[in-house]
Amino acid sequence: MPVSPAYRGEVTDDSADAQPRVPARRGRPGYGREEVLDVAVRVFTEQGYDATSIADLSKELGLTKSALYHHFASKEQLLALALERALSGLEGALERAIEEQATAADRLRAAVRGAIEVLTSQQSYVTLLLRLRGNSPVELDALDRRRRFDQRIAGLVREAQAEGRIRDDIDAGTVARLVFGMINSLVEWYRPGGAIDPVLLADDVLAVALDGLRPR
Amino acid sequence: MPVSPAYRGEVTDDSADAQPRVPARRGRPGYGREEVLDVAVRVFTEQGYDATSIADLSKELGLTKSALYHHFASKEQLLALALERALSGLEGALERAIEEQATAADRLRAAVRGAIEVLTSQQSYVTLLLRLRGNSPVELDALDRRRRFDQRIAGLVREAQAEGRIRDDIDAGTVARLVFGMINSLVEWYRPGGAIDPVLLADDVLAVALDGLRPR
DNA sequence: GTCTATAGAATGATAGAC
DNA sequence: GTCTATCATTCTATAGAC
Repeated sequence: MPVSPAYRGEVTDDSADAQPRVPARRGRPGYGREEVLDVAVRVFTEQGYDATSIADLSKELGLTKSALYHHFASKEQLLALALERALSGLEGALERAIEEQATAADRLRAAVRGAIEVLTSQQSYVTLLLRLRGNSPVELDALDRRRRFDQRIAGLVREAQAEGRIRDDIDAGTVARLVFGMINSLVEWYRPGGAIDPVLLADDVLAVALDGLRPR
Repeated sequence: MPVSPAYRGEVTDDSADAQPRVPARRGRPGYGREEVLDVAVRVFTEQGYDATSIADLSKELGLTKSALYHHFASKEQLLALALERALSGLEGALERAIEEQATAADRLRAAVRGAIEVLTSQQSYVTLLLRLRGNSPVELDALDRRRRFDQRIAGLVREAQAEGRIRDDIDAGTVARLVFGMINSLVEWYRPGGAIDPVLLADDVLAVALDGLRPR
């Protein structure tokens, strides 16, 4: 079912003297780039990128196909923008973790929490990233950037092993892949607004990864 | 690049008096249902099911499209057969685990090992199953069957918690999803014939899941 | 009048059915 | 191999808010 576009003129602020959060938009009201991208990414993750046609998106938005092309140059550009958002979110969380923590083990822990935060708050975008098959240059680029992210995580694991705060009888790359495999699998079943709090979920993930399932 | 079809007549056995492993096939030599399915599943997992056309498959096999339709009624039937194989493999491993082990904790451990064994030996088939989006009745059926499998695993976790052999401060469903999320993520990077032995890999997975990453 | 969002019709390419 | 539906995309023109 089509979603009604939000008219920018209706966006108001509670405080009387506040500046508008978004600069007033002139011209005919309707969807903006942001809203179209959000819907597109949601449909992409529901049906798959390849299986989704521009016609599908226009039906979902209640627009014609040509109206969509006013917002985006191509279907592939929609994908590229979505992947950029997912990757910059994850990379940003990793950089904050490195900045704010002193030891590799603490950085790793913070990186896990950060990744789960990004994954739960931008679920559709991250899901899209995780399902890439590398069928186009855009996808290959994103996959490569993701590979570099994974390598930075593996580096953290290696340092934490050297610190003696992570067991070193398992290869660092394997540890990184297993832990992030567990994290990434959250996109398959976590539902925003559901019963599960993202922070408590991160607690559970860290509990399993660090302490294991054996009873205390 | 096309793969040469194996002529059944060339399949021999080392021992002189052995029965042929496969009954001799009459008629024009060429691909059998099995070989076509194998190639199709590999291409599906490489490019994605939706992104793969029948023309892609025929190019890969060096056959015409009509020759392919001699082996299969539809693209969807190829998918259905592949999913059946993946699901029966996983279900079989679970049933063996339940049969051969006495306690829930041991059954769970054996189920983890069995799932990893199936995943590594039938990687393409399991990968296809894990990437389903539910876009057709065939996919919905498979997703439902997979959901029942997951519920049986969660049941094992619950029993193992009741036995006191698995920590019970984390919800059983969550534990099952996290552990199998970790296992399923293996399809993303495990490569058959590579440096990593599947049995040792299962050791690592169980080590992380049961004992965690903290040093001994 | 200016700016933005949207429509409608048409094109070339390709995939899947038969 | 042929046929037809569907796909992504483009062009030109209009509608509505300031």
